[in-house]
Amino acid sequence: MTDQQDKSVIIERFSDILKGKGKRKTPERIKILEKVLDFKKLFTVEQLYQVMLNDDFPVSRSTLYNTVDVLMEIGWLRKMNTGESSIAYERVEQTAQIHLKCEHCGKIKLVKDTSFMAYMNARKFMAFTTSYYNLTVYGVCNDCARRIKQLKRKQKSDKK
Amino acid sequence: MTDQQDKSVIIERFSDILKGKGKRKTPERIKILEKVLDFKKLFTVEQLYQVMLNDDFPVSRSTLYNTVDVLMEIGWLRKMNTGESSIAYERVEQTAQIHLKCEHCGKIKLVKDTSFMAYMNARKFMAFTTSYYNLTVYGVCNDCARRIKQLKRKQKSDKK
DNA sequence: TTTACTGCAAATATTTTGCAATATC
DNA sequence: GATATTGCAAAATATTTGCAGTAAA
Repeated sequence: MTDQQDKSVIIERFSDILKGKGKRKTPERIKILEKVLDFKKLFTVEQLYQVMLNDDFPVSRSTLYNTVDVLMEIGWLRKMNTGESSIAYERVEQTAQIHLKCEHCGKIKLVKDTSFMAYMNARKFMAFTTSYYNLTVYGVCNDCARRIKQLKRKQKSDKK
Repeated sequence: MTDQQDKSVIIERFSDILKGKGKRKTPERIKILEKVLDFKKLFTVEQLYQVMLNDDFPVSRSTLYNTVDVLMEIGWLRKMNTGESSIAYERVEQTAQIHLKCEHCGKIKLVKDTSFMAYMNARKFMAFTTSYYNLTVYGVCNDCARRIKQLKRKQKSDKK
């Protein structure tokens, strides 16, 4: 995913952007960014809070909300939709992917899909200028399908 | 949208389903369903609460959450994602449409799209069985685009 | 030195839960 | 009459806000 070298480049870029916006480069913001880069999928503020704790760098939730807002302002993060009661964030690079959400285990798998991207890039919508899009596909993942099948088989044999 | 005659058919069907599930047909549930049918787009429990109030049929939020759960259980509603802090629900019929969300005014417009449906119906995903999908397109609606343009023009002339 | 940022604590918003009274079946 | 449902009140969860102390520039 994002290796150490990439990270320092990204952090440098982040510092520049902060400076350009008259915002301050604080240890909290840098560390939070690093942790955000580690997430391979959607995450919530609460998850970020735990990750920071586990890395011996506790920050307040206010700071997390603040930094997440900054990252959204500069277009590095987006609010995404999960149907859960807490807001999920996602790195912009990941949003070009298709979200496969299993209705059974709730896990979301990201898949890259150039065919879909090509389809969407060619698409226009009436009276609307597209900046990006999100396709979430709901269904059942194979793991759960297998599990459900086994469960049913077991129930049958239990009846006997 | 859903006219009065359609509604009574739907309510009848709802009554049957409730009976079949050993659930009770209460005035609250029927009225809530009627209001849900009136929503042309996404709605939150809070909006539903207000609508019920305005129609002189106040119900508790508990009842709303309960009924919404029932409607989801029977597959008539789905949780949808808006990136706001409250959960939005949507009628299943509407989910086959594309959501155009304006990042400026936040309004979501639904558009029917048979070409996209055809594309998706033909699509398969590895290790995943699709049951439905949601495409949300983010961007700027023409109303806002116009407003932004005017604002910029105004700012320029103010500078002079 | 200036002032943006952090973190606390409190306010607000949203959702869930327990339970007594009630209404459906 | 049995019990599912309602609505209240309280708990749990999530997000926002105000402000004093702190630290970046």
